[in-house]
Amino acid sequence: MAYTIKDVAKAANVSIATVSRILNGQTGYSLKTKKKVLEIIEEMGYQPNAIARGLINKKTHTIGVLFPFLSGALVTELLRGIEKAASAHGSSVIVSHTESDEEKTMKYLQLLSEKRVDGIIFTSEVMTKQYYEFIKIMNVPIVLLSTKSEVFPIPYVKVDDFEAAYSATEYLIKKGHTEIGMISGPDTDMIAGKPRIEGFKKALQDHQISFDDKNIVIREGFMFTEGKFGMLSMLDQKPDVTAIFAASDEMAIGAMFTAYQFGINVPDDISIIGYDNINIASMSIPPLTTVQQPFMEMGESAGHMLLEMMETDQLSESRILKHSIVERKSVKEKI
Amino acid sequence: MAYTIKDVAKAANVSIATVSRILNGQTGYSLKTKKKVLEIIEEMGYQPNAIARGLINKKTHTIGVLFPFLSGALVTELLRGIEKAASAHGSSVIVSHTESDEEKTMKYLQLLSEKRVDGIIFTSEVMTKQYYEFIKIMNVPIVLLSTKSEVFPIPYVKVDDFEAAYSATEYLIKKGHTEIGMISGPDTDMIAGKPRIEGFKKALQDHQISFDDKNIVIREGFMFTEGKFGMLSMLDQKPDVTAIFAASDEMAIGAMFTAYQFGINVPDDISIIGYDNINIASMSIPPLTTVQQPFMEMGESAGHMLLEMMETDQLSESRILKHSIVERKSVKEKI
DNA sequence: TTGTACGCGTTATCAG
DNA sequence: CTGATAACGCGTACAA
Repeated sequence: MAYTIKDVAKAANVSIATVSRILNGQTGYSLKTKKKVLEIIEEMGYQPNAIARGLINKKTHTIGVLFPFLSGALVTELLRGIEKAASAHGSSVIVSHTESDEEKTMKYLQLLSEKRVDGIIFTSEVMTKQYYEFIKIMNVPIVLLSTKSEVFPIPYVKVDDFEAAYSATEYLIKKGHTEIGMISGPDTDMIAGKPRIEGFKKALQDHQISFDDKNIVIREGFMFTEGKFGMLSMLDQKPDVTAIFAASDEMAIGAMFTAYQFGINVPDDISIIGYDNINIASMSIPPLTTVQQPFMEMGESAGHMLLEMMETDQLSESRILKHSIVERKSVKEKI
Repeated sequence: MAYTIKDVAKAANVSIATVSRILNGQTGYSLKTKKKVLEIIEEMGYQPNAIARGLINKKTHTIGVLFPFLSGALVTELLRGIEKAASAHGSSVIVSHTESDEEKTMKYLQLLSEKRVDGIIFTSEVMTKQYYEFIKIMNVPIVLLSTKSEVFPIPYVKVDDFEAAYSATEYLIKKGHTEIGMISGPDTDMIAGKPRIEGFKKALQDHQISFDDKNIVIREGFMFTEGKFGMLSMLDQKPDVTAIFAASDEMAIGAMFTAYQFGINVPDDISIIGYDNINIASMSIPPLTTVQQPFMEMGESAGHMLLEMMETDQLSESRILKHSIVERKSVKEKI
């Protein structure tokens, strides 16, 4: 069994109060006793019990993070950023994998609540009333990461999907393309689906390029396979397409895969721009030009924001992080 | 402030002891009081304080996981498995990102120790004496994941890298190849480097294929770029190579990238087999034939093993999980 | 069947 | 400068 502050006190011939004071850098003891106590602590290998501390301080220095899915390069980057921020602040992070399941999410919230985490980061998922009410009762700060809520007053960190999609599309247009298609995720997805579609539409419109159903194929998800089949549909419904905006890098690479199978050269025949800039974007043939989301920074920012809220006990200002276009080899000027 | 067991007791006109008993499914109370207490709990939204519980039970139902790097598909899969196992057991997982830094690792161990985690999973990194001694003093069970120790008695979960590399190489040989190269990670890496090299060598030897320095290029890491440049060296030092075993999928895809640049067709001119089977393996052109490591299962297995050790207080048996070869399109029969 | 009271390891408020 | 001692929220002998 580990030593307690009592053991230290006894061994040092002082009271536990004194030991506690020394441990917490407070004032009120002679240099001599401090030295002695510190020595004893070193000698015994005493470690303060964070659980007991948490009980009395009502601070666990632990934050909970909820991920709907626990796979993909994206998640690790977000997590890395969060962990970095937390760690810099002496806090730990507990990860939860909700699988987008309402029941599981509630179960995890319950668990985090019982563990008395100091705050919660909720990622990539829509915040329901049920979740919100629960967290409100928990009475801990929360920040949304890579998602946002129109109805609840919760600070968020994300990029502007509308703007980013607009940029991507405009990039294609500026390269001289006019026959542009989009391979999209579900338009019912109000976070990563709809806004990107709207950005795409708006860019076309602003540049006097007509838009109709032929310009877009909507898929059920954002994965490689969706991109593969999405490209099939696109080729079918808009044979004259010369440039494509894919709503994720995986989809873009899926599209390139199909293009390859059809003997279509990227970027000579068709240009493709992706979205996310995850690590595989630089590993495809050709390397993928894409819209970068700074996932690590997003995670870090969310972490700091949460820590800040824990201290000030006020809502922080939401942060829109800057996207940017990473030019590689999958887009070519249209002559 | 959240309600305490005291509040519940008062509201229900019983003692906290009774509430506690009901909460913990013990015996010794009438059905009537149980009903009443449960109602009140529901009504008040009372949640037991896991911190206070942990203090008295000396169990936090939390495990700590140490990752040297927090990026790559591999990590998420391992984590997913761990989280799954932990969650099924009502435990939470705290992630730590050590960056392979000794000082940081110790800092995290210290933190986990103070937080009184019930156990530790140590991944993908060599267990040093310093770490081991510390954890021994912590007196919590530990399991190694995707790594092992020759010197310390710690149960581990991994695949047999030697065997897997042997299989991969033999697969190439059985496809009729005799001029086989390997693009390897550092041979100083006793976990993921050396064993794979040895497996490769042994397979050649067992099939009467001579081996010398020309057959292998050793790189500093396992990433895409290493594969890219590794392929360059390989082409240079062994121009007649017809098949290549890469020590990771990322390297394999890097090698394919270089091949592409040189107008070398995979698999028509050169066959390539990877190692890991991370998600990008199925997204390359051509899709990558590779050795699968069941990362998710590995994580899950490690999680269960740890939980088991926490209960039995004994060392569990190490587990070698089965690798397998996933045949896709990057390897072709040599005629 | 139920309640009282002590202890888990700390911190913090008092006295001295 | 230092030391008792009361919390923190809960589990559990021991009594009733």
